[in-house]
Amino acid sequence: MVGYSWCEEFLGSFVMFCNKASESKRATLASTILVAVKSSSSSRSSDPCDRKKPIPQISRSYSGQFTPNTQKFGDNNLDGFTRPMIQTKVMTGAVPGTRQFSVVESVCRILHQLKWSPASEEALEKLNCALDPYQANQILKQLQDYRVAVGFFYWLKQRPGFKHDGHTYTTMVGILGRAREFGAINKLFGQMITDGCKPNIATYNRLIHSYGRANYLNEAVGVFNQMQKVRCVPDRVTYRALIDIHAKSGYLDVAINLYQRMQEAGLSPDTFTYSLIINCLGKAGHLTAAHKLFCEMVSQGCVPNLVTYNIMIALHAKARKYQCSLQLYRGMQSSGFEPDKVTYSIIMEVLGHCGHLDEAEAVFAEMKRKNWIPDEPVYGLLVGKIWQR
DNA sequence: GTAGGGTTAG
Repeated sequence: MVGYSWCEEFLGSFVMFCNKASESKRATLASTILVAVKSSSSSRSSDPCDRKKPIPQISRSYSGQFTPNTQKFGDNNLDGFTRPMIQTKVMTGAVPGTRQFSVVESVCRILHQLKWSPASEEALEKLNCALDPYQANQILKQLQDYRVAVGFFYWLKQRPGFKHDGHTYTTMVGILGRAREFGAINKLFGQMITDGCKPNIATYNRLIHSYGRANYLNEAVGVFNQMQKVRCVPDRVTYRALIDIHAKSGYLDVAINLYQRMQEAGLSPDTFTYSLIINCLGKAGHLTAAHKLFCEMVSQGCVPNLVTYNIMIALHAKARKYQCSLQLYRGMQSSGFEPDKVTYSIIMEVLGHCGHLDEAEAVFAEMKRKNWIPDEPVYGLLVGKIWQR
């Protein structure tokens, strides 16, 4: 039985939450509550945990269709190219009473203030200093805006006496990958080779990660195959990226197969990879195997982290092994891990299913005491629980 | 001397 005081407190927090929320958030929240109310009033067994998601179809062929971005570097709206000259004071050297800026700092300040523009190009020319690829890479790494990075990279490329190396090319591949500029990546990759810089494992991993994050699974696998053709041996990062993107796309069998290949290659999994595969096995319905792998991980001296525990708790909760979830929850705490919002959310649901609403109340209070702000789904869940009383 | 990655819930 849920105490009245808890309901009152919860509703108080709920009203406060609603007052703080924006109109759109309130609308979303209203629909969340409606769903919770509808589901609890229509059937008592229709809690979120009971709702079965369709099993991912794991044998289908890849559907990623890659259309290269044909945008050219010269006309991709590089900031300021079409604007009048910006008259901004740029600090590029010694100022009385202050320390001398390094070349890297000076260039970064120019690019930060002027982005890529005729003004920044002029300021860079005025600096009149020779940059080496190491410094160029230090600068590139600090550029958040890919358009600035592209402008600076190609400005460097045409500078007499300057030559990009594998590091600067790889950094640039990463920057373009984050921006999902695949047409530009292809162009750059070709230039890297004609420039005599051999792509290495870091370059290939960046490509795989970029394609994977954009859901271009075929292209990511293509890079994986290509790198092996040129005898670049995949490492942990390669396998981890491929396992992750396949698991996320529902190709659980491919992910598990990659894990086996990784082991065959003599690469031992780390906490991150174990977590990915444990989740994969559990989602594919192999909970015993997932649990076994969790035990193996511990026995191998690989320490589970909070996410590993959250995965294990959630997998057992989904399989309705609520006591196992609670046992893992306690084990996690005795191992010194503080639950986070994800843990609390799962555990409240588990306790709700077990009928321990007083304990769910205590967890809710603890969650708030530890400054975790309950979000819409958590409120939706609790509204559903109250409605069921 | 530099370069690569990120997992979990509803």
